[in-house]
Amino acid sequence: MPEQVPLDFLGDLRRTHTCGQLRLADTGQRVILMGWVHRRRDLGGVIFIHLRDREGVSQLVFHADDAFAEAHDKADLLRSEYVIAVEGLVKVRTPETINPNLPTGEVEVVAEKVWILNESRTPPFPMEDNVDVNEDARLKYRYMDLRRPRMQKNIILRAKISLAIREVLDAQGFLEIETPFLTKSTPEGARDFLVPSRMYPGDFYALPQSPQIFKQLLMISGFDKYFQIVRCFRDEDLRADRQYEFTQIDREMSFPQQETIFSVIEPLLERVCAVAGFTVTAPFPRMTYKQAMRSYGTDKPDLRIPPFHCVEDLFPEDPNFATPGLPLVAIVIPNTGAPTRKERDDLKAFGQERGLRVFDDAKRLERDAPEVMAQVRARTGAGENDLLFLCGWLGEPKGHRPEETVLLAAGQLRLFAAQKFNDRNNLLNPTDFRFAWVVDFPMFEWNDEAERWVAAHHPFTSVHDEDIDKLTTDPARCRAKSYDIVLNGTELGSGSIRIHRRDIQSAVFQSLGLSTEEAEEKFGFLLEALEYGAPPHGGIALGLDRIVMILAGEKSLRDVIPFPKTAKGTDLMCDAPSSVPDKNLRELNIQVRRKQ
RNA sequence: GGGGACGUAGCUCAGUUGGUUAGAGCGCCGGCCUGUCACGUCGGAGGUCGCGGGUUCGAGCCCCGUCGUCCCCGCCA
Repeated sequence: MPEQVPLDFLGDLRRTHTCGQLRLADTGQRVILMGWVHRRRDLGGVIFIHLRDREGVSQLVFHADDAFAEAHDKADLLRSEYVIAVEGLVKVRTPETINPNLPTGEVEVVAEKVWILNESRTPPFPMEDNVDVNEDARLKYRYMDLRRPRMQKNIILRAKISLAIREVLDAQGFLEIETPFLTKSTPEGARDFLVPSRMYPGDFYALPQSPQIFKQLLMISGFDKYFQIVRCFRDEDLRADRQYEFTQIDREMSFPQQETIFSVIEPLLERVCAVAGFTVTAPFPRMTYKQAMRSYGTDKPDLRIPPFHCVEDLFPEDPNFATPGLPLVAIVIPNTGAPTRKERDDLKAFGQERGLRVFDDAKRLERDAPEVMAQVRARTGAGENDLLFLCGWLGEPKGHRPEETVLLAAGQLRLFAAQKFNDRNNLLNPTDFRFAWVVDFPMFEWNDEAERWVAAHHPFTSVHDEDIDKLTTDPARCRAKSYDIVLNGTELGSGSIRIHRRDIQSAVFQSLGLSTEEAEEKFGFLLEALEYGAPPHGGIALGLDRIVMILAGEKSLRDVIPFPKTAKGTDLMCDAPSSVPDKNLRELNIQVRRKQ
């Protein structure tokens, strides 16, 4: 930077307009703008400055030969990202100097006086969007990255969505109520972030994985309709769509049916999409977990891709295609044209890695068994230009729900195939928003590590009325009153009708393998609260970050969170986590065992 | 915990079979320029090739280790 830049004080100076505001109608006005020097074009006798704030860019002109030569001399010192204030008159540009790329491009500000409020080091990377900067540089200088148009747009969209959510829920009579961040560690589910207690040596608070129990207690307290836009914490490995801390739109209400919950969320999502400039129309399709598995091989179906079809009944007792009793799946990807040899080999290899035998040669199948394949085509609706292939399980049945193991593998293959041919048919168009409700999830999932059934959703979820006797007799087939809202293959949120009776809650704890003593120690306060007139209640929590990510067209949560962590959980800007002085550890009665 | 990709100037990248003084564009610094808007033009500075070790007459390039970033699996009630 040039040496000896004299800096000015802000004093009583007041900004009259933002940099994105000035139009033809403002011609002749005396204005004061403040912002960052986006670009400087020094032509000798005249200097042009593009001044930027979050509202936009305005062009300033400094002439050397007018009455304001002093301002021109000062503009000579300006460099990228200097912070300045400027006073001048709005002037119409001559037709040949209009900039059609700027909303303010029909006018410019003829500068009469300029204040240099702060200088800036040369930015570590360009402020334009057209350069893809490495993410570690962006994260180290996050405050600079956030100045760039892409991040400005995303963070502004996020704020608008948050506001719209509050408006929609307020209009429906929901109250925003805060719940504690320092709370009690829960034994099931994700790993907790722990906070040592200074007052009680050896004891820990936990940061909430969700405000689940507190919002249920608020229902018992009579707050009827609750919501909160709230940070939640989970100490599990991060991904492009998972951060340690993330924001939930948490909702709970008393006396609901499942459809009551949906009828609040659907208009909310319609409004949120509208804020982002997209139209979606409720009601969204509903399907059971079982249907989702049989048609998509996943509990978060991407409805932009057509469902697959189980066709084992058309190949009766033919062990060449699939182990008897397990599904044989016909997958169709529309408008692919003929696949290349390599594409077919890739599909085969992908399936094989997951235990599937892939029958990729539809022509050969049709030659060998024309009648059967005609039926397959009829069932799947596969046309001439579509990719059609079969896949089946040839090994021993695997897992506690073997048919599900096969369907899950087929579901992954279906997604893989869709992605592979996306450049031909643009099936996965990111602005084609297809919501779906998935309902009637299983109550339990088998956990290999713990060697027992664990709650698929969480242990406060109601059992389906008809399945209540299966709680102990047939946990694998026990359905829950729980539901997910899914968008284009991403789980946006999940919820359930909760247990509001103590006897049922105790029974569920029991089938999860919690002894009466353990249940009492971990959840005694909840069990007790259920004895004081707990109303039937239920709710849902939506991932705000994921919603903003999809609507902003981003592929990573980090691009819609102002200050995110890296995939290894570090903060490159402030260098967290970091060690703390021994004094602090002593105060907390903590001794650290260092890795060798 | 496992698998994969990457790391060269401030940024984005190139760098041939291991061979002279490691290059380009943008940015940065200085000069010139009165209608530019990715201004133009002339000149200049800028490198521990992530780090450590090894092989070699010689390493940005090969080998081993390590650190960092990204993606995926496990995990995420």
